[in-house]
Amino acid sequence: MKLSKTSEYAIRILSYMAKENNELFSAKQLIEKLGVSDKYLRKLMTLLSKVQLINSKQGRYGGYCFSKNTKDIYISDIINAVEGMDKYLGCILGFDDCSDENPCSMHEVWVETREKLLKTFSETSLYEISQKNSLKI
Amino acid sequence: MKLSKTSEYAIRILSYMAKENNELFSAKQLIEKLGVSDKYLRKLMTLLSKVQLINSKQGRYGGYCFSKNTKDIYISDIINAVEGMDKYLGCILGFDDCSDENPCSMHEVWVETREKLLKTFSETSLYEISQKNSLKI
DNA sequence: TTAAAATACTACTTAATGGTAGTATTTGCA
DNA sequence: TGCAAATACTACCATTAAGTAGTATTTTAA
Ligand code: SF4
Ligand code: SF4
Repeated sequence: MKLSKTSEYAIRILSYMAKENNELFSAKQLIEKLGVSDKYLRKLMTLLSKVQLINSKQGRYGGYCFSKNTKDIYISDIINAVEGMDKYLGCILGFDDCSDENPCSMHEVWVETREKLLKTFSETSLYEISQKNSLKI
Repeated sequence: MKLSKTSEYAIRILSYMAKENNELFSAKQLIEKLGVSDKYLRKLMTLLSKVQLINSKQGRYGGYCFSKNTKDIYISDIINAVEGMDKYLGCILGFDDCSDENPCSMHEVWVETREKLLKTFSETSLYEISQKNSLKI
């Protein structure tokens, strides 16, 4: 399993924010703590604010903050915001016109794993993650 | 979950071969049946023969055949042959220097899913796949 | 021994992702 | 009002993955 860098960064940034639980985060702050370049982080934050996962405020004393409770933000929401989950749920062989009714030889083997993956992403919230007693990020 | 096109193609080609169970397959034959371009398929087949999953024979009446029993070829072998499994087993956040002893906030959530994924890939053989009664490929 | 039919090799092109630079805009306070 | 400190936008550059073209090599049967 491999997410794109873009999704990796988005999850890192938001899970850091959820854990710290500040009122407001500046890009500068986030850049210092997480290993993401200035411009790339800002581009991402703009994306995330466009789908209303976070709010951004320009100007002096501006920055980013969550626009809803972290209990209501799921990993799948984050991935969807920056690149879409669809590509991770398709056929393992790269076809795009099959259904469960007409399975090929790989299908049965793949489906169970995929379900598990989807379940993890769509049921784990940022809040849950931020509650773990961890040492990194 | 998304494999690279390269892995997708490799799995498609080999699972087709396992199902048909011919002595020998020519590139031409495979290209006609599977939607992979001539040159790309040949490049892949050369890769697969270099790691001894298949044998290739040049010259008139040449072609490709399995070099071992399809019961002994696992999905993970195929992925390893063409691009490596490693990238699919790393950290979901893109870090590369963590261990299970010092988990970050995402770790616990991710590990179980990853185990399942790895298990599926490393325990499913081409033979198993070719035995399924399927309609595609 | 030569021609046909197959794979192998080398080098290039295209598309997608990841990353950077520079400028514009917004905001609030001295 | 004007400056400082923040984010937003536009346009470009770099790297990697995917795909293509053309030539070389191998094999064997006529
Ligand atoms: S039936 Fe096979 S080809 Fe179709 S979606 Fe399932 S795994 Fe993919
Ligand atoms: S602890 Fe966190 S950062 Fe480290 S490998 Fe696990 S998920 Fe990745």
